[in-house]
Amino acid sequence: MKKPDKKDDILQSALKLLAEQGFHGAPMAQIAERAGVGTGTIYRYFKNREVLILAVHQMIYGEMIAFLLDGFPKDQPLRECFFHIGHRIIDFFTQNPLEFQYNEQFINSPYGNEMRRNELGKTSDQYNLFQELYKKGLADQIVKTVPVTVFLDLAFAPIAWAVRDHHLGFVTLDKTISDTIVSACWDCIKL
Amino acid sequence: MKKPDKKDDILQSALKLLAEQGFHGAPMAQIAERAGVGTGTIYRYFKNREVLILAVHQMIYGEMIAFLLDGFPKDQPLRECFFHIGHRIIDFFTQNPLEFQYNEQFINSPYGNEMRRNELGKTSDQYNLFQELYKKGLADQIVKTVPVTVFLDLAFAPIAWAVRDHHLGFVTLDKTISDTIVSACWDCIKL
Amino acid sequence: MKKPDKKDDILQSALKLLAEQGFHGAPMAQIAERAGVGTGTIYRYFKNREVLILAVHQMIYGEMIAFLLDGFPKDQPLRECFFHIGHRIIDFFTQNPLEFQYNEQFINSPYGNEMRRNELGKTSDQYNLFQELYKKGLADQIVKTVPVTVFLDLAFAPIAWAVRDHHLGFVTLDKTISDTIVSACWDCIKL
Amino acid sequence: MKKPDKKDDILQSALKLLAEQGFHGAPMAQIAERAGVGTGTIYRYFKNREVLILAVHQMIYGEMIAFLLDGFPKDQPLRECFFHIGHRIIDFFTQNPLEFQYNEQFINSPYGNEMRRNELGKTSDQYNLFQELYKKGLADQIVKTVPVTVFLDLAFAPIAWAVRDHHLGFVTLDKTISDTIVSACWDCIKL
DNA sequence: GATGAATGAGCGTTCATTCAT
DNA sequence: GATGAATGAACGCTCATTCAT
Repeated sequence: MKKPDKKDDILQSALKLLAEQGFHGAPMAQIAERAGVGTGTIYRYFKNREVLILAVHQMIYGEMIAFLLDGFPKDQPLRECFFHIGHRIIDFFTQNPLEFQYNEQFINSPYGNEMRRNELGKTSDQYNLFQELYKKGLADQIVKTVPVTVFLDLAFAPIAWAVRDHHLGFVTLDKTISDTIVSACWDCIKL
Repeated sequence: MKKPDKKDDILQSALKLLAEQGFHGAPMAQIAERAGVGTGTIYRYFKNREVLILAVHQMIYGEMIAFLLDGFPKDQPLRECFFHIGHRIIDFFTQNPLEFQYNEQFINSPYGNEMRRNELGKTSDQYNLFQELYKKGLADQIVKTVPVTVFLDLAFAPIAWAVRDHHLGFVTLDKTISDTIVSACWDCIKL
Repeated sequence: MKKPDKKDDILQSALKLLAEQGFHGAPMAQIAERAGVGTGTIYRYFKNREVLILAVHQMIYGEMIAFLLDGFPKDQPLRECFFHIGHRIIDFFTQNPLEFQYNEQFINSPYGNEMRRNELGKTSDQYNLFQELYKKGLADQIVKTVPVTVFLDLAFAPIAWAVRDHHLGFVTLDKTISDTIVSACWDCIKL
Repeated sequence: MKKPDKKDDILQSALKLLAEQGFHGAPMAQIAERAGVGTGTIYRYFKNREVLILAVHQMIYGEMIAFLLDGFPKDQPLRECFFHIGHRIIDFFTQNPLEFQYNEQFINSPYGNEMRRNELGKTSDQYNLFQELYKKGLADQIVKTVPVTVFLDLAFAPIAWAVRDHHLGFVTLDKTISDTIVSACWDCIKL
């Protein structure tokens, strides 16, 4: 019983090569080769390059959300929840350099911008997690009163930047410094 | 009295097209056309595409630094200085969408990473401004004790993200909300 | 029953166009067109222009060696062997103008020089034929004592030049004149 | 009294750069620069690139003929004359590597072929020297009876090839080996 | 369904030549 | 006369996509 799962092979190959060589450095043929499939096969599963790139992003995002939710202190105070999320984000992207690199590129690509724009009104599942935090904070009157989007900027931008510095070798995000950063982000959003 | 100043025309054209279409989306020929010069002319002023891209960045950075320094409250307390910088960053990139988009892409490109790496040790004029803030803060013991790089992440990442949201139409950075954001960033770095 | 054999079509097209228009006169696109294939197809079979040029040379050289060895009077005296070779060279390049023109250019190109340099020490099949003649001549003490390379100059340079004159229309290499030339070359190398 | 002699500067620059970098490796701008003149200036003296290349060739050829005629044993027997010419050719091209390299390329270029074809009927001054030798030899019945063009092939091809081997480092043309070669060429043409 | 050979539009870059100064 | 900035056609090469098998 062969379970080729070619689609997944392709996604993994694309993740690795696009992360390592940049969105413009990995030809479809190379992605196919590393996935162990024919070039044309990619097009059975993904309409074109753009769709593949988006699919890889979705995959990463799904993994990340799952990782964030793992052990989520649902019924604890907001502060606990936020610290959990903050640390999990750091852990996830620290432990998964490919995913991090891919995401960095994605966010600042035309694909990323378009996607964000599309998501504007929607309430994607993923987004919900973060919105939840926000609503809870507002309700309990323990976070600053700002638009959600700004709330998320205050809460997670420093974390994202710090992870990037970590991968660039400018700093090492050990437990201590991670604590400081997440804690600072909390200062940033709390009233 | 036309003074063509082709070099500048090229820089402006490159800024616009690279910002709008991405670093990989604007062919040299198109940049030349929009600048009103022949394709080959670009290569009189810039050795190749990479050099042009770096030159546009330098131009933007120069403009930005000048803008940040304008009215800088040199002898005021750190808090004043930080608020000045924060607001001026928001103003600059809010008023100059092309510059903002260009910069976003640049920072997350191999060019940007390399440049940051080079600047870490050096004392480039631009970097000095930020390092100055950091040192002063440390000396006066009014900011958290973290590596410079992390200090900068805490101080400016939310601002950068907020500006991006502004350009994406997710929020409008008016005076009030800008105040809140810069103020939150201050909470983030202060002890 | 067409058997396209595109690789061979490309080699033939390259031979013709490069011979006629010079190594710098025939664009890849033109070579492709005449071969009846797309431009990119060339690069499936040959990594780049240089490799294609070398491959055409190899093809010619292979054909020539086969032609020279055909009917080679192996066990006859050196004189017979030399006359056979001399006449076959004239015949081959007289009957194959494209091959001749190509070879002329190749020998005097960086490619040709490099190749000769590489072959000097080695014992490539092709070179062996000529070295054999030389060694035999030395052993039997019937040729002048000179370095191999000079031996080959004395033996074949006039033949090569005469063939060139033939193609330029300065002379017609019929049987009689060919005899005279090969014979003169023999005078040139014999003791 | 400035004597710019720009034309000569350009010829020298072209000789050097075209010889060293190949006919396709030296842009007009570079030739101009090395000659110390403006790019456009070349076109005052030479209609276009092809004309310049031909002019350099003429210059070399003139120098060579002068060198060959220097000390020419006019009234000596043919053998003396031939040996003089043979050795002078070797000396000239051995001592003037740039001229040699240029000539090698020129002969095997479209320019060279075209030129030879044009000269076919004419009796250029240069050609006369060699024709003279030939006629004298025929008259005295001491050389083989072959067309002039073949006579020249027999007489000088090995010398030319040997000089090339010298520059390629395959052999060193000292007095002894030069004697052997010229002597062998004499064997080649003499009855 | 899976393949990979074939395609050709498109890119960055070069350089012979022109012409306004 | 001399200049060199400007040009744009042309090149070698890549790679997303297609389609016959």
